[in-house]
Parts: sequence; structure tokens; C-alpha cells
Amino acid sequence: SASKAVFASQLRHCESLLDGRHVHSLVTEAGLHGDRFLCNLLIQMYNTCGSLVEARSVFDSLAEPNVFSWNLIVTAYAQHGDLQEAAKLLEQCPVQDTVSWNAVLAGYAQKGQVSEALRFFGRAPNRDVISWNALVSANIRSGSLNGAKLVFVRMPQWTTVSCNTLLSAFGQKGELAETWSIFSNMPERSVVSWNALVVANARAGCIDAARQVFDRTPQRTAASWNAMAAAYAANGEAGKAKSLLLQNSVVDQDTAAWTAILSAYGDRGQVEQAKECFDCMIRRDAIAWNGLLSGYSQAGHIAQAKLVFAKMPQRDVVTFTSLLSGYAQQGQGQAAVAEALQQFKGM
RNA sequence: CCUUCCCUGUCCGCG
Repeated sequence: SASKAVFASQLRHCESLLDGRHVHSLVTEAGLHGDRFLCNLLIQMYNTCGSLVEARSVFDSLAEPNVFSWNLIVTAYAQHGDLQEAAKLLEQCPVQDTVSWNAVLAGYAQKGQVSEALRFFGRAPNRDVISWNALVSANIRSGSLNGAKLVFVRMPQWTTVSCNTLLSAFGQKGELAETWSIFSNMPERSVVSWNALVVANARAGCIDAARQVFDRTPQRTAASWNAMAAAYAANGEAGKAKSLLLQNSVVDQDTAAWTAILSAYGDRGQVEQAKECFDCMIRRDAIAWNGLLSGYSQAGHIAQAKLVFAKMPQRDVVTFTSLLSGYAQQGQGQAAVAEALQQFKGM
């Protein structure tokens, strides 16, 4: 019905857990909480909004979960890092397919657990190119580009994603020759390939080459602009980064770029400029907050860093290490650690 | 029509 389509669209575009819960309550009020299609979207929404518990409870409410429901909940646990539970659900799943197995495999890949991934890959009833791609990723995440390459050459076929995976890994290391070689030999490219090439050139300090690649990129996405702006910022060209962003009409998707700029200011100890960037941002996510805190911390402005720490909506392990390294830089030893621990306890 | 693999920004470490 019409309302189903509306709810579906709303669930796909939820930006926060609170949004999602609100739509969930509307679904319930409309008497559609038994609808499997919407429940599947609810599971997905709760997963992407970070509430595994609520995803699970929607799944458990389903009288007859279908293959999508099962795969969504397996994926949710895998992405959350709970591979035990993901594997357990996979085992209980009466309709498991390659997607379910790949979801767990991707969980191992995300953790960089290569031997576990390999074992799981070997146990799978079926494999496809996505399974192979996950193996490549597992090696990359574990830090073994050589391992990734070995898997890559052994796999039965390549897709653009396969090539992009390897391309990006070499690119992030600034290995320009290897990156260009992969890029040149790709039969088909996507915008992801072009973006990875921008990053590769930036990492290698070749800012003009990065810009040339950016200019030649067909169908640029927000990530393209963000990568190019970050390239400028990291190479000491914050002004160019800003003016590039002003030419970009996708003004709501530039959080990454502004974070890169503020971080570049932070690296140079220009904390006021960093704060200015932060204040100008339309959206501020956890990474942006961490970037600001890190700027203060690195510059030795511990008091400001503590203020940010107190103010930010969420804290994670990066938040802690940023603050800790600020204390450490002041060389205050045990007293510093004790005070940092006090901050952590307050959460 | 809903599920699995790739690109952009934050700290530390490793190379």
C-alpha cells in the first residue's frame, strides 16, 4: 500500500537511532508491525543506526523470517564484530545461501583475521566472487598487501570491485607505480577507482597529479570532492581545499572534507582555524569531534580538549587515545594518566 | 521491491 512505501523510504533514510525509533512507532501505530518487508527494513535500520539489540528484537518478533530477514540479522552481528553469534545464527538459518556465508566472512575480513577467514571460506558450501573479494580484504586489513595480491591472482574472476579493493589498498600506501598499473589494466572502472587514484597521488605528495585525475573523473561523487579537498589540506593548501568545496553543490555531504581541513590545521597547531572550520560545518559526526579534540590535544591545549571531551555526543577509543596522547605530550607521567582516567570514568 | 565485497575525513601503533 501507499503507506508501506512511505515507511520503507523513511526507514532507508533514517539518520539517527531516534529517527528510526520514531518511524518504528509509526509503523506499529499503523498496524504494520507484522509486515515482514517492513520488519526487514527495521532490522536493517537498527543495524545501521547501531542498535543491535533492537535489530534482534525485531527479528525475534517475526513469525516466519525469510532469507532476507536471516541475512540481515547475520550481517548485523557480523558487522558488529560478534562473529560467534553471527555464525550461530547462520547455523540455525534454514534458508542460508552464499549471501549469509559472505556476511560472516566479511566480518572476519573486517577484523583482519586471515586464517579464520580462510577456514570459513573453505567450509562454505558455495563461493562467489564476493567471497574472494572478502578474502582479499581480510589480507589488506591484516596489513598484508602481498597476501592480498596472492589471493587476487588466484581468484577465478575479477570484478571492478575486486580491482578497486586492491587499487585502493596500494593507493593508501602511496604506492603510485603499483596503483597506476592496476588502474591502467582495469577493463572497466568506476568512480571508486578514480577516487582511489586521487588518494594515491595525494598520499604520494603529488598534488597536481591528484588534481588532474580529479578533473578527469567522470561522474564525480561527494567522495571525489572530499578526497580532493583532503588532498589539498594534507599538503598545506587549506585555501584551495576550501575554494574547491565552494564549487561543490553537494553541500550536505562534505563533512569528511571539512574534517580533513580542520585536522590539517590541527597538525600545524592552528587551533583557532580548526575551531572555525568546526563551527562552520553543517553536520558534525563523531570523527569531526575527534578531529577537533585531537587538534587541541596535540597543541597542548588540554583544558580546551577536556571541554570538547565533555561536550561531544559520543566518545570512542579514538577519543580516548587523542586525549591521552595530549597528556603524554605534556610529559606529565602518572599524574596525567590519572587525570585522563578520571575523564574516562565520567562517561 | 529488502540482504553479502570496493573509494573520501579523526587518534595510536606497525612498516
